[in-house]
Parts: sequence; structure tokens; C-alpha cells
Amino acid sequence: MVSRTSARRAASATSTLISRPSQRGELSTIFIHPRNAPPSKSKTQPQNPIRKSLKNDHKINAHDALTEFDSMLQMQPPPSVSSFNTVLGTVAKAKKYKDLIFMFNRMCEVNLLPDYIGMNILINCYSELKRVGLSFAIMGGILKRGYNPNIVTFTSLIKGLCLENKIGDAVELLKKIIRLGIHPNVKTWGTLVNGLCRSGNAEVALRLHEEISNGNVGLGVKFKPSLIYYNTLIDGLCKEGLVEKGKELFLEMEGKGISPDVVAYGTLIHGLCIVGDWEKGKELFIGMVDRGIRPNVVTFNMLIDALCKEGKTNEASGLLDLMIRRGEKPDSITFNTLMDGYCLEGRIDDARDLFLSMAAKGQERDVVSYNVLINGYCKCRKLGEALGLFKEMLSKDYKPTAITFNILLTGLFQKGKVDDARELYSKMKDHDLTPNSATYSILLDGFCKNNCLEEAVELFRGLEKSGYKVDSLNCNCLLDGLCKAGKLDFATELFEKFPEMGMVPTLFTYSIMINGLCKDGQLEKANNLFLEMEKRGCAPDVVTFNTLMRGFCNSNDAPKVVELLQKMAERNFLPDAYTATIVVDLLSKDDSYSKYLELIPKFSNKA
DNA sequence: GTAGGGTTAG
Repeated sequence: MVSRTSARRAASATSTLISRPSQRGELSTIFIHPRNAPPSKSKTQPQNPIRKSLKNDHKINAHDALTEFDSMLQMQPPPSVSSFNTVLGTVAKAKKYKDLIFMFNRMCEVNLLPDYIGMNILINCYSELKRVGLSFAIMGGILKRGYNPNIVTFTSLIKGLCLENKIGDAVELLKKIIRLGIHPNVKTWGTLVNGLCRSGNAEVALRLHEEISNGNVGLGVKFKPSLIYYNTLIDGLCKEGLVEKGKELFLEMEGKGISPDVVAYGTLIHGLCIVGDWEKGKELFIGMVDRGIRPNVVTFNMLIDALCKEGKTNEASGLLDLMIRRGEKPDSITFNTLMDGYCLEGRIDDARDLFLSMAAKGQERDVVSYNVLINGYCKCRKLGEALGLFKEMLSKDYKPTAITFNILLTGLFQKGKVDDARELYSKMKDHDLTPNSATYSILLDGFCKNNCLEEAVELFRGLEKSGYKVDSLNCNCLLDGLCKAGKLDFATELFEKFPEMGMVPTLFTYSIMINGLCKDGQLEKANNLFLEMEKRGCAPDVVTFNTLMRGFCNSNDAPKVVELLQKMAERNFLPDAYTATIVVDLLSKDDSYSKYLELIPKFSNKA
């Protein structure tokens, strides 16, 4: 058991980690118990038949729980606070967090303060809503009320920190509770592993896994990984392209007597599809079915998506028929995925037909269905149709998202309709939508590419002033615009400001700058930047090589091009079609260049 | 009674 003092110490340790929120009004109803109104705890609770069924019937949904909650509030005498936890838990499981907060507020209004289980539910709720500051405040309330935060409390806090991208803080919090003698369990580790994976640190997660498996972390408590824990880690590894590691973990799990389920198989199949190993994915899928594990709608959706991305929409459509025959009901994701596949292939009419047939096939469309089709129309430059669909969705009361606007803005800029783009952008706030990073990148890029560089700069400066934290993607858009407009001085100035703006130049940033410098005839600077990016741990790709080689080629510096070609070959980079145009150009300039080209070792055929 | 996992659109 966790001693009260250690839990309190952990709590005070965390309060230095996270600043306390200022939303006192919102919380006071939960924290401060009104005087002379202790929580009722009658021993003779009236047994409510609905509540009984809540416990026994797993199919009870959040709606029934809310109804039950209302009737519980009406009871005289009121039921015990703890008896509310079942209904709260049901609504929490359904992820109806807004409803949950409403319920807690209602309880507080009638002087029913949640017990520490209820407060744990509330902490998890705020963490899920990415309001971890409030989560910590509720934990303060747990202490104030004389309860102990337990490992469930801390696991929810760690999740909240992870969801707000505060992985460092999450790790620190975990270290602190371990030092204080609170033992993390497999769910705590799973939460952290998930947080690490989702923030692009799958390899760190893997190292952590090795450490805890070896008993190096966790105060000598035997670590028992679970199926879900393994699935989390395998998924994280696969999403970063480390499918081989994922496979190893899959086998390790089986070696420990944990049988993979439909999720484990699905995760690994998805991973194989991501790296393009469709054959192995198929093999695994067959193996799974042979083992008697039924693919479900998610499995089918992933397979349909993989086929679509491979351009095999007919096979994907066949899979939709197969799942229906097998009695697996397709959901909106199934239809949206296939529609997007058709759009990617330019089969916009097939996408439209599927869109129109959804209702008849027993599946209502959703916002994503509209987004997919609008995007399809934008991509084949049928802006009229796209805008028509947008109007239709509004008239049918579908709520557009920032993505809807981003899709349409992209389409409008691509067609040079800057005025329409401006007008649409101004309408976002009418729909209670906040532009996101992608919106700003689209605007910056769109203005730059439509001869409105001034407006892009103006927008960028406005963003900086507004306190919005511009990211490297936003900057890359403006950098590219500045470079292409020949404003190398301004571009260089912005590029050099990256560190003080808290940004790390990406591969794209370097390629944009190298391209700009080359076009401006500043080849030495371009070459230096190329060398610098390597030093800073940003490996150039084929595009970077091509960009620089094109620059040297245009300034007739054949030896430099050859040198770069050799470097590419050393790294087993396969030249692409663009590389070929450079070589051809070089040869056509002067026959004598061919003597340099003989020096190039053969490119390996290894992909 | 409360905490952890796989799928779609920009």
C-alpha cells in the first residue's frame, strides 16, 4: 500500500512540475464541499432495478446511464456517492467526457461530492480532454479531501501529460512516484510506452521495454507484460517503420504464452502494409484466419486501405463485398477509405456513386465522407462540384472541420482563386473553427505561389505577434516563397532565426534553402549548407542531392556533380528520373564530361 | 466501481 505521506510528497513534487490552473470557478463546485453538508452515506440504499442491470448487462449504453443518473439524483434519500461510480464509469467508457463533466457538476450542485474513485474518473476525463492542468487540480482536491492518489490517479496524469506532448514531464512524474515507493503497473508502463511511441520515440519505448523486462526499473516488482501492452509497443514500432522489431516483439509475446488477438495481428499486418510488404501482410492475414481469429471491421478497413494505397481499388471493393458476405458490417470508415481510394485513382465518379449508395447500404455518411469527396473533386480540379458539396453538407447540418476548410483552401489556391480563398478563410470563425498549423501552411504557400508574397509575409508576422507558435512547416512555406522570389537575404535571415524561434530545420528546410541558394548562383553557400546539415544530424535524401547537383550542373561544374554522384552511390541511393536528366544535361554540354562519368562506380541495385 | 492497444480525409 502507498502511504499517505508518500502520495502527498509525490503530489507536491508534481505541483512544481505543472503550474496550477487558474480556472478556479470551474472547479470550485467540485473541490469545496459546502459546510454542514457531508456526503450522504445511507446504509439502506433503495436498490434500483436499472442500476442493477447496469452492472450485469455490458450492453448498457451511455444514454441509459445518463437516464439512470437522472433518476438517481431524484431519489430521496439520495443514493450513496459511491453508487454513482458505476454510471460515471459507463459514461467514461463511452468516452462521453463532456457529459461526464456535466454529471459531476450536477452532483456537486446537490452536495454529492464524488469519492476518490469518482475523482479518478474525473482526472482521467480531463486528461483525455487534454486539460491536464485541471487533472492536477483535481488531484489537489483528492488530497484536500483526505484521500490518497493511487497508481490509477498517476496513470491518468501521465496519460494527460503525454496527450499534451509533455513526455519529459510524464517521465519525470513516473520517476518521482517510483522514488516514493508507488509501483507502476503494466497499465502505467503501457501508457508511457504509448506516449513515447506517439511522440516519435518508439525506439526509446523499446529500450524502456528492455529495461523493465530486465527488472532494471520498477523497484524489484516483477513486471508482467500483457497483451494490450505488447500491442501498444508493436503498433508504435510498426508506425515508425520498425516492422522487424515489431515482429520480434510479436514472437517474444507468444514465447511468453500470450496469444496474439485480432488487434495484435491487425497491428502487424498494418505495419507490413506501411512498409509495402503486402505479400507478408497477406500471409499473416491468412495465418490469422487459419488460427480461427476472425478479422473484424477494423482489420478489413486496414486491408482495404492498404489495397487502395497500392492502387488496387477493384480488389479493395472485392474485400468490401467479402466482409459483407461474412456478416461483418462495414462502417463509415470502410466506405470513406474506399472512396478515397477511388479519388486517388482519379475515379471520382465511382467515389461519388459509393457516396450516394451509402445510405441504401445501411451506413450514414459522416463529415469525413464529405471531406474525402470534396478533396477528390479538388484534386481533379472540379472546384464547382467541391463547393457544391460543401454547401450541401452545411444545408444538411454536417459540421465542417478545419480539415474541410484546409481541403477547400488548397483547391482554391491551386486554381489561383485567391479572393475566394481569402473569403473562405474568413468564414472559419463563423463555424467556431480555429485555423491549425496546416491551415496556415496552406495560406502561406498559397499566397506565395499566387504572387502575393507580401500578404504571406504579413500573415507570418501577424502570426508571430499573435502569440501563435509558428512551426517549421509554416516557415518552410514562407522560405520557399522567398527563395523562389529571389529574396535570398530575407530567406537567409529567417533561416538563421530558426534556433531562437525554437525550431530545428528539417530536411525540407535545407532542401529549400539549398535550392534557393543554387538558383541565386550562391553555390558555395549551398554546398556549405549541404555539409552543415549532415553535421547537424540531418541526412540529405535523393532530392537534396538532385537539387545541389542541378545547381552545379547549371554552372558547368562537372567535377562537383560527379563527386556528388559518387557520394550517392556510396550511400546506396538509387538515382531517380531527375538525377538522370542532370547526367544527360551534363553530357550534352560537353563530350569531355564523359571522362568524369566513367569514374562513377555502378549504382547498387539494392533498393 | 476508476487508468493501457489496431482503421478513413487536409
